[in-house]
Amino acid sequence: MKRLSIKDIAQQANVSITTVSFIFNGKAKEKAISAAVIEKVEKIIKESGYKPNQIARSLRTGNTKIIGLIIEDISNPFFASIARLIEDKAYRKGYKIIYSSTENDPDKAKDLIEMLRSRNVDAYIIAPTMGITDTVKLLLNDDKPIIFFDRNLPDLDVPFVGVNHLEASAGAVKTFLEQEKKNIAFVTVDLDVLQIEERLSGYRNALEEAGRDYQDELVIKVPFKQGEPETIDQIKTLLGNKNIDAILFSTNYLAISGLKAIRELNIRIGEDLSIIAYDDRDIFSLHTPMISAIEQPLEEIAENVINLALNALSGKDKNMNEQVILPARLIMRE
Amino acid sequence: MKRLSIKDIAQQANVSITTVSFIFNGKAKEKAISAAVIEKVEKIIKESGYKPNQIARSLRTGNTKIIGLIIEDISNPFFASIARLIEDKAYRKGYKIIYSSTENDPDKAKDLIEMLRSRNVDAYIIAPTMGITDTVKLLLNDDKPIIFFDRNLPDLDVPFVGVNHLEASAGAVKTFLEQEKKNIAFVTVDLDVLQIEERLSGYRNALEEAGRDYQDELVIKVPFKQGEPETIDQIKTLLGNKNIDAILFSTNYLAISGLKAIRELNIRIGEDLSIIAYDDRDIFSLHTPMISAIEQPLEEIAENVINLALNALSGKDKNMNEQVILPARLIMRE
DNA sequence: CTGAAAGCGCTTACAG
DNA sequence: CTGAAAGCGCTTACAG
Repeated sequence: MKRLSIKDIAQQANVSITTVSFIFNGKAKEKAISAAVIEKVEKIIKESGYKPNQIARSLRTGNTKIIGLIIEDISNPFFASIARLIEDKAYRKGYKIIYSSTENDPDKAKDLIEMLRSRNVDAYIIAPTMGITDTVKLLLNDDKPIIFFDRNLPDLDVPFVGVNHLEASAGAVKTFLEQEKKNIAFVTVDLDVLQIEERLSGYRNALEEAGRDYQDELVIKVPFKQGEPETIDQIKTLLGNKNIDAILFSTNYLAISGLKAIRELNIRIGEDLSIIAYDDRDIFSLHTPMISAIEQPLEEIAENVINLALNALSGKDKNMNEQVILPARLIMRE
Repeated sequence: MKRLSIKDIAQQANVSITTVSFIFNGKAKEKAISAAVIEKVEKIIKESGYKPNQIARSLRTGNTKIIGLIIEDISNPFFASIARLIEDKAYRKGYKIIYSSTENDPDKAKDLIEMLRSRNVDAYIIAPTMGITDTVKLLLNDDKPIIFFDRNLPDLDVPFVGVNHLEASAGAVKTFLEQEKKNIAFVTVDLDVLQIEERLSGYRNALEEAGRDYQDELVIKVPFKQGEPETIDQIKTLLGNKNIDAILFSTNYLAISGLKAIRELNIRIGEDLSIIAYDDRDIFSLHTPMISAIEQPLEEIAENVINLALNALSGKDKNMNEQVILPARLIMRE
């Protein structure tokens, strides 16, 4: 069945499509349409259930009331939670979200940006991967708001919302040092993204500040694309090599793989080994014993991101370049 | 900066926009465009980075290469995993996903459907809430593919992919009965959706088959909108009332709240109490002791959903009304 | 107070 | 082998 168009409504009401458009868009008063006509047309609109074709409207007006959201992986709870919060806040302002996962593949990321661009989204919210700097530079020419979050691209002047990972990760290591841990390991992922590098730098800085040597054997960088069994094996090898008595995990899924490795090796957390995970999750507070964690302020991140986007969209903040760096929180559970 | 349009390319190449369109869309051969022109135009397209405006294209062709996905809540790992798998498979076929969460609010669901409709999505994948039957009926008039998953609306002839919850939940109860459990509780949510009701029916059936009475005091229905602390309290009250020695949880987040309640009450799982959770998650296998779970086949669900959608889109399967019911798997960890 | 017409950027049937 | 023109469904400046 054919969908109703503005022409159908105009015909039924015996008025022009101009009049229908004015009435539908609440400009009837402003355009001084007579009360009788307004009533007649509104009745027909209501009874017929007419909804304007947004595609046509977008083509004409140039905007879509859609915000594009590009993240690493929607099945990662960190991103899923943020996505949900952003969606929620956007929805209340009449914006919809198109999201897509890049899987840290720059080609897919470029592809997605192009897709969003060709669909005329009004704004972009991106957790950028490395290697898309040029694509984003071109995108900036469109004069549509772009907000980065979680990770940043250093060469670009784009508003950014992130977390102070340097401090968070150094704080975790300091806690280990206070507990007089001897061999503090760091398990991270081999991604060249800023926020992951900062977590490593924080680890390193805290050790060096305490006069400890940074030891390569205590740090592993797990390949991003690797399956979980391989990761577990890698962590088991790490734990076998040295007398490790503390581990900081740089992501939540690495911590989970770590817990599986530890369980397989029958190591007792708390006695033989202390661990701190990145990104708090139920799993850590329900674990026996409970696992300490660095919690990123999801709600605040989402709030800041969407506010920056909406402000830019409403034109309040055209030439902004805000860098919002939020503190993480270390939750000790020992 | 203005985006390049087909007109710009045509001007630069000194040809008509028709020619550019044919070449861009790979119809050059078919339309017998000369090799020289093809080369010239392709060069300009490449150098300029021209991408057609999909909004205009959609208005003209009527399709968008976008599939709308409506779920309950993207931050629920069950939906996030499915969404990711669907996105992945759709992407490979050139389709994008617009997703939105209904929070089980029929009004929001209707709103979202209307939004997707007015944006001309090519197909709808919906985990329906109750109360949207009429909206979906209207939607069926558009002759665009609609696929339901996870839950179904009984009055509608719509292809559906789901899990046999009746059997899964009865199987869990039977396992408890074999373990000679005396008071088997069931913790569920107060949603009027089919798959939740089936979980309750499965519980009830298995008990009755074994000649046991169904006892109201052993079943709680937690309000969907309720905060977690209240849910934990409710479960604590349940556990205080009766000599409950087994609990089946009808969703993963209820099981997590349950674990928190159990922990607060210092009840020992395994000795005093056995539990089975719905939807397997890392948290259950890493818990001490490990928690048994009913695992839904996420990959298969996503696979079936996207295949139904793509088949319908490619016109292979116009008048289909397939009901795919997949078995869940009980993973015992005791 | 209301409408005819241009135009958003494409695709495609038709003409030559 | 190539192009002029219609039309997708809207919005809006302009005319009356």
